Amino acid sequence: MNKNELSEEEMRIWHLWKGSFHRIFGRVIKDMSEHTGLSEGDYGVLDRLVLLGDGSLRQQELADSMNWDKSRLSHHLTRMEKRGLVTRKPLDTDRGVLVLITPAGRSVLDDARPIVSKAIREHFLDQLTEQDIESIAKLAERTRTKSSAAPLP
Amino acid sequence: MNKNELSEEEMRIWHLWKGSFHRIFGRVIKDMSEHTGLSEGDYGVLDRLVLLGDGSLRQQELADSMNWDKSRLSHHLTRMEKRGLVTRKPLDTDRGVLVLITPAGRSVLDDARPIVSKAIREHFLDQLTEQDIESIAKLAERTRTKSSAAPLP
DNA sequence: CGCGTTTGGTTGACATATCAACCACTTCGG
DNA sequence: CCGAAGTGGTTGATATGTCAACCAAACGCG
Repeated sequence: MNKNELSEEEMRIWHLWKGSFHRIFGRVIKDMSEHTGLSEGDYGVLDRLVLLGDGSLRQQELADSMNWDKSRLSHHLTRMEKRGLVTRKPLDTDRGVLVLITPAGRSVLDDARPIVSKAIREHFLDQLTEQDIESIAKLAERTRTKSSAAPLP
Repeated sequence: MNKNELSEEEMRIWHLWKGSFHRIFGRVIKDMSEHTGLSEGDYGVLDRLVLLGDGSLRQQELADSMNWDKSRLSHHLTRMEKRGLVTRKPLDTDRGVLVLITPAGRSVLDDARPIVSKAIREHFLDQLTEQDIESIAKLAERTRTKSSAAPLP
């Protein structure tokens, strides 16, 4: 018998977990995008520009804070720039680029915030027990970094 | 004060949950795709063809079982067909289409199974406590269907 | 100096996801 | 029989994600 095979019960947990995430997350994103036209990525960018940089961030910092690679962010910003949500400005101090939220971007973000909050509360937070919250926090902690306990050399 | 605004703590839980999912899920998919060249969708299709239909399923049933719309599946099958993983055959009984796994597809699936199982165990199951499992199951149950308690007419 | 490496970004190609339009055929209510 | 609505799929356009290649400036050091 293969020690790697998953039992019915193990597969069930995996699928329940995956399914719950997609359902809940999908509902939140759908509520937001239907009301504001923003995608998840759009919201993440605008939100961080304001919260982390008071309206602007250097591109690499933004990428790091989103866990996106530079290519993905570059493509995404190109699209957002085309829609007038952000602008890019080369820095003279160094060879970086500063990403700035536009007034239009700020306005859309302000519209989106309460909708996102409401959606997260409704579809996610309101469904959680105290025990769920504890589980979520601890699982996040346990999986934060690759827990590859390297054996001694 | 806006009753909808999320507290620091509430946002933290949301981000922890989202982050854990992406980390864990990403690790599983990465392990699989690096070793077998299959995407998540590819695996889902092949897996269901074998488990649910002993090698073939009608396209609509496959779509339903994956929670995909017909368009998404149609595009995906076109790509998989091009790679020789599946074939499509029109039914004569009715206007549907039968999707069949090819020998090549079956072989790739057989290679993938132990890798996927190992990855799910390592990155997910081994990180769970009994309490986590209970939480996951109950949250899935609570969010299964849109809990929109329709008022009496 | 002078060459290799790193840093910060862009670009093109291709895979995947979503949406709406289309199509052929069936079903059903007059 | 007619026409409206449904079924099972395809298609094209566009958005998003990933990967590798490229580029120019900055740095590290012999």
